[in-house]
Amino acid sequence: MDAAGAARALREAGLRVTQPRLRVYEALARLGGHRTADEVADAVASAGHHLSRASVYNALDALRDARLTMVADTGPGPTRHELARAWHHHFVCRTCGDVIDVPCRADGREGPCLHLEVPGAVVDQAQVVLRGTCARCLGRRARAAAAR
Amino acid sequence: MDAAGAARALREAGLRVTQPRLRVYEALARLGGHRTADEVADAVASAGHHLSRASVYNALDALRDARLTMVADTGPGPTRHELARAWHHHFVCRTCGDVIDVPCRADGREGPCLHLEVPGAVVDQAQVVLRGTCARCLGRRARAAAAR
DNA sequence: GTGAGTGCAAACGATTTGCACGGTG
DNA sequence: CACCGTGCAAATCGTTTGCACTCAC
Repeated sequence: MDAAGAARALREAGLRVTQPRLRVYEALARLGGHRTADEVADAVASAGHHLSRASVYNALDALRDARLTMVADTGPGPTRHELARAWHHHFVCRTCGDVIDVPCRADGREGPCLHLEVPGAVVDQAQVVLRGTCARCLGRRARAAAAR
Repeated sequence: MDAAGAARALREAGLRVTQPRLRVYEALARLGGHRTADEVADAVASAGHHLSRASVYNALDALRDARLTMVADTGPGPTRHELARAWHHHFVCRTCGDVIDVPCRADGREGPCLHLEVPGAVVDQAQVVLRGTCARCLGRRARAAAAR
């Protein structure tokens, strides 16, 4: 993601193109995955730029409102942001906290896999969070048990 | 929920029976629904008892670990606790913040409605959070629009 | 030029922690 | 009677806010 591409994306989303937004967007694109505000701030800082904490939050909010990014509902702890992309769920490892994408597929094809209705209400979003132990932590635990 | 029943529930769950845990458990049972730590603390206080904030959190953690209660993953804001019961999802109103239970039914019967696998990992829980606007807020909005 | 966006620091809400004390099993 | 659990206050973490300044449009 070059700067020009980021600027175009922001403009097309109807956002004013400012340095903080560009830097935050680029950082998210470069890092990939699900990132906390702090991780984004660090990435921007290590790229040689400075951003106040408030501006990082501001930019992340603006990007989210413009649907350029989404927040991953990963429970307690810092909010995690990611670039908008095909719908998917999240698996959160209870041991290491890692967040892993889980494709959303129902009836064998990708797409909204839940069709829950709430009487009288309008549902505009459904998030699924899976919790458990990831492969890496399972292996580590097995190795620790074997060594004992 | 009388005190004796609460004490029995705690003992059966393998927990030491202490005043804070009893009070918190009773408060959750009396209040019903999805409650924040503060709501629980207030309920205990208005029942004429005193509990330090830390003890409320401690008791809620102990109850959760013992599976007597569950936390409703309702996104940002205070964590909400409820007595353990049949599996269900949660609808969170974006306008008023209310949390509404949504029965979990798949294939026409109640039960886990998702069967998502994460390669190599063990999934022990799947939470679904729906977001949108509740019936009450929809009505209020419609009325406001009509009055304009 | 004008208003949206920024930076800073301080406020904030929710939760956690350290440590001495008290009650449970 | 040993230890888990409690109470208190202060610390911490993530996020928001107030206000003066600046920059994109």
